[in-house]
Amino acid sequence: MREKLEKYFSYVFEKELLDEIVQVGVYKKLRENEVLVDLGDKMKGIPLLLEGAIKIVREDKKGDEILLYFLERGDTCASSFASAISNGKCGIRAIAEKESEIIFLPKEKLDEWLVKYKSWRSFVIDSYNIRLNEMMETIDSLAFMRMDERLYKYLTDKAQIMRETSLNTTHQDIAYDMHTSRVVISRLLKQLENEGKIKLHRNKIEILEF
Amino acid sequence: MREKLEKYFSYVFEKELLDEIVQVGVYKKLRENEVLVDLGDKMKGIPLLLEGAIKIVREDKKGDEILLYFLERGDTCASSFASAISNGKCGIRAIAEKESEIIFLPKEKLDEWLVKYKSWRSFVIDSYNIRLNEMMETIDSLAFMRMDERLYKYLTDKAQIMRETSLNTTHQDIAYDMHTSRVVISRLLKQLENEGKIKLHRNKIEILEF
DNA sequence: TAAATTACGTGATTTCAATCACAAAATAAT
DNA sequence: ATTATTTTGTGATTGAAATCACGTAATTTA
Repeated sequence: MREKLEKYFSYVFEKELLDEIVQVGVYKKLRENEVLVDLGDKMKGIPLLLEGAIKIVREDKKGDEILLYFLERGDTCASSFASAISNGKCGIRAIAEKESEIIFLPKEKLDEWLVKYKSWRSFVIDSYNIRLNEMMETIDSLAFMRMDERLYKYLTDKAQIMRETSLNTTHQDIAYDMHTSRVVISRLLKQLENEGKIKLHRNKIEILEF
Repeated sequence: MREKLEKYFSYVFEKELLDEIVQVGVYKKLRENEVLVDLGDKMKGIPLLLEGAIKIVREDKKGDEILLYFLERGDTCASSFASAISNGKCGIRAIAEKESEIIFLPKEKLDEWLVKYKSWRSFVIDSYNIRLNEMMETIDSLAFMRMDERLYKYLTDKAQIMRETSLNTTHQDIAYDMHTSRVVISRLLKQLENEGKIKLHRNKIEILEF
């Protein structure tokens, strides 16, 4: 745990803070598709992502869902932070897109560290900002882009997060993330293939052009 | 300034912090439609909203815009906070929807107060959370709702923020905020009027049902 | 290996919103 | 008061996406 922590956080956190994290943090391995946070959960702390990729999804009453953004190593879940500190509920669901490793930090320390460590304050503020910006990008996509553009952005973004040029996914899964129907996705994927940007296989999409 | 500050923030901030705010804060009155923050601005501090209503808008390269959310008294602009602390640019525009009063807090104090005042930490974290939740609501609207539902939500939300049951606005203005065309808005407004939810006048919309 | 399930392909139709085109009413400017 | 501008109303058309309805291919399961 210490190694991984050093690897991605030694330039982010002060030595003393790293020590504290090692002491109180709980290491956890997530298997693919494991649900880390679910709608309405009360958070007992927040996760630091050491390795892997986590999908953050919003769901409404009717069960419709839409992808908000992905987290990658070095990230934390800003929604959890608020929820943890205020004892409120979390309005999102977090699912591991692939096997991932996290350190779970207990909420009792979160406020204490804000006082003690400048690096922690920066990290928290930065995290919020990154997340606000991601949300704005999502809003941009929904408000300004056509479905084919959104789809291509989805594919390239996800490939980047997953650090792969091929995605193992079905058309239906993409449709869920983008809140549209499988038929629409299938057609647009075929169109992207005809444009030479991707190559389609069963359960797999190769991205040829970024 | 002290009075207004006490009125909305005496239960939020400690006495010592209120004193500091009075010392370093710069009071400013905004006239209707005044631009408080523009795209790409570097923030030298953050605004506390004492009175009035401020619209936060996102704009893309092509000049298309969409409303993100409204701020009301007691609120602050979370986007500015990050931008101020990190010296980064602000991706939004803030416009006074009506005459408003703010206190501008210089960025030098923001981090210092995080260490000194528990109430400041809570306020900042809460602000971020409220904003994240507002953004999620905006995403919900865009992803899950039809235009007529979005429009009705827009009208009732705005009426609430403005503390009026009538809105002084044109169909075109609404169209800009919702990133659609005037024709679409006119038709849907007429439809809402036929349903008895609103009453239309020139430059004015009465909301009959909340 | 046969049957069931899952994933993908594609035509046809419908719906919601965007766009075009124009007219009428209200208000502001000269 | 006449003209110009702004705001609103509405028919007709187009376009993107959603939905319906199948068919086929690849995999799994029995």
